[in-house]
Parts: sequence; C-alpha cells; structure tokens
Amino acid sequence: MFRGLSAVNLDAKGRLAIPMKYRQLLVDLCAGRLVATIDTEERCLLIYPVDEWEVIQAKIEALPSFNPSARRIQRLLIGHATDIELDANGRILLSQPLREYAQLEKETVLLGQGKKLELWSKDLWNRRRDEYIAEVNAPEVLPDELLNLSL
Amino acid sequence: MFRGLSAVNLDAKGRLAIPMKYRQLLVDLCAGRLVATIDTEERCLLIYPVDEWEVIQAKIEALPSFNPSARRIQRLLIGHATDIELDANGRILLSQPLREYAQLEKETVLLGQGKKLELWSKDLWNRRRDEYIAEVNAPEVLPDELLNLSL
DNA sequence: GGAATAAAGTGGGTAAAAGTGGGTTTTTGT
DNA sequence: ACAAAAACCCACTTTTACCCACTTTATTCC
Repeated sequence: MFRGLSAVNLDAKGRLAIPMKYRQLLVDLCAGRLVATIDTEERCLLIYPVDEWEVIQAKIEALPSFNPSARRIQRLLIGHATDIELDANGRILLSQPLREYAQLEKETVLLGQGKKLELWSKDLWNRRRDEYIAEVNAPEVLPDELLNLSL
Repeated sequence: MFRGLSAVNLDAKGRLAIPMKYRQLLVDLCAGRLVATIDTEERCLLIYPVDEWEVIQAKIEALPSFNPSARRIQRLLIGHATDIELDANGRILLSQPLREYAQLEKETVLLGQGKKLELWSKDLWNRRRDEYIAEVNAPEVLPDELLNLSL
C-alpha cells in the first residue's frame, strides 16, 4: 500500500528517483516493473505495479468496441500506458509525452494512493490541493458512500 | 499485449519502423505477419497480428448480411484489410490507399491497444486526444461499465 | 555535539542498440 | 518488354541504457 507525499526532482534526462520507502515494496510486488499512464481528469500521471495494471487493462479492454466513450477511454488510458523499470539506482525514466502531459519540470510531487502512485508537477499540485480544500467546504453532492463514511 | 504511445516516422518510401518493444512479440505471435485495415470511426489504421485478425474477420463475416450496418462494416473493414510483413529491419510497408485514408505523412503515432495497434497522423492524434480529454470530463451518458470502473 | 561512516540522491560519459536513408536487385503488372 | 513498385541489403546517425563517480543528506558512535 502506498501512502504519503514525497517531493522528488526530475533530472535533466527525465529520470526520477523513487523514494527509498517504496523501492523494496516495488521489487517485491513486481520486480521493479511499473506502468505509467495519464489521469484523464487531472494533469497528472498514474503509476502502477505492472501486475496491478494488467488487471485494469483487462477491464478496460473488455469494454464494447463500438461504444464511443469506451473507445475514448481505451485510447487515452491504454494508449498512454508506458512500461517503465527501476534502474540500478532506483530511478525510472519518464518519456517526453508523459512529462509534457503532466507539465512536469524539475520539481514534482509523488503521492501514494493505495495501489498506485500519482505524480504531479509541484506547482500544479499545490494549486489543486488548495482548490480541493476549498471544495470540500462547499460540497454540492456527495455520494452516499461518502456520507456514511466514518473516519 | 500492446500498450503505450510511440512516435514513429514514415520514411519517403512509406516504410514504418516498428518500435523494438513490439518486435519480439510480433515475431512470437504471428511470425511478423500482420493485417492492417481502417478504423471506421476515426481516420486511423488498425494493425493486428494475422491470427488475431482471422478471429475478428470471422466474427464480422458472421454478422447478418441483410443488416445495412453490418454490410457497411464488412465492406469497410474486410475490404481494406491488407496483409503486411515485417522486413529484415523490423519495418513494414504501408500501401498508398491506407496512408491516404489515415492522412499519414512523415510524423505518425503508434498506439498500443491491447490486441491491436492503432496508427495515427501525429497532428490528428494530438487534436483528437485533446478532444477526448475534454469529452471525458464532460460526460453525457457513460455506460455503466465505465461508471463503475475503479482505476 | 561533532566527526566518521554509510546511505541516498545526482550528474554525466560511453558503448551498444535502435532508427534512418538510400542504392541495387527482383518481382509484378500492363 | 518495360516501367513501377516492392524487397533486400548495407552503411550512417541518433538515441538509449548502463555504468561509474561525485555530492549531499542521514546515521552512528565516541
């Protein structure tokens, strides 16, 4: 399970050092083999252990081919899903298209999100986080599951 | 399983170098024998390992002949299906009709889509991708399978 | 508390691999 | 038989993956 926020720097070649606390876990879960794709709702990347991703890809592929919404999702998520591997120094290399999508420059933020990690531009994350906080205090419609949640 | 996005250049002869990550897979799956056809909804090409295509063609042929939509799909998909083979350098040659349909010039994008690959003009793909992202975030009617998808 | 040591993070050089561009030969179709 | 296109081959260029070394941060022990 991933959780917590880590500030990480992309280097000039687009490499990103995975925080130490996740490395052993990633080696155990998937031998350091990951899949990164885009989030369709936010300008950030989603990073999954490869086994975890395979399950999700299977679900997405099973959607009906002649449904336009399904095709859109397939193209966006599977189309951007990129295999990446931890190198000998515990770093991963992010392709330029992925970096561009999430507007990643040097300073980034890696968010633990249970089965996956999210990677954000630091600036963008700070702005969005403040917006999220503002939104919670002005809730429009919360799903029942949330209303009944006891923390 | 194909996934991910690759920027690939068509050369002056209409040849396209298949990215290394797919080559071994293609040799294993189908000895480098592929079938390319058009997508009926978008100006892009679909590229299948030949064995995979045979299954799909059988399904399409089995559609009811007196249904106009079925006949349309049959003519378009089966009618444009072209056998192509990997050459010694891992490249494939695309016929002019196919290139024209998908408006392919030099810069193209190859999208992994599970059992098949999709080939797009780079410009067209970038435009369509941005539209998809906008549409996904302004959902009219999403199928239930999509609404319940947990990523 | 501070020096010594270890661990993590960072930067960049290089060899190997992948991509690219044609020239030549063979096949195909008219 | 001829022209056009495809297949084949080879050489050059670019990119990537791998490796190593240095810097900075954290930890330990005196």
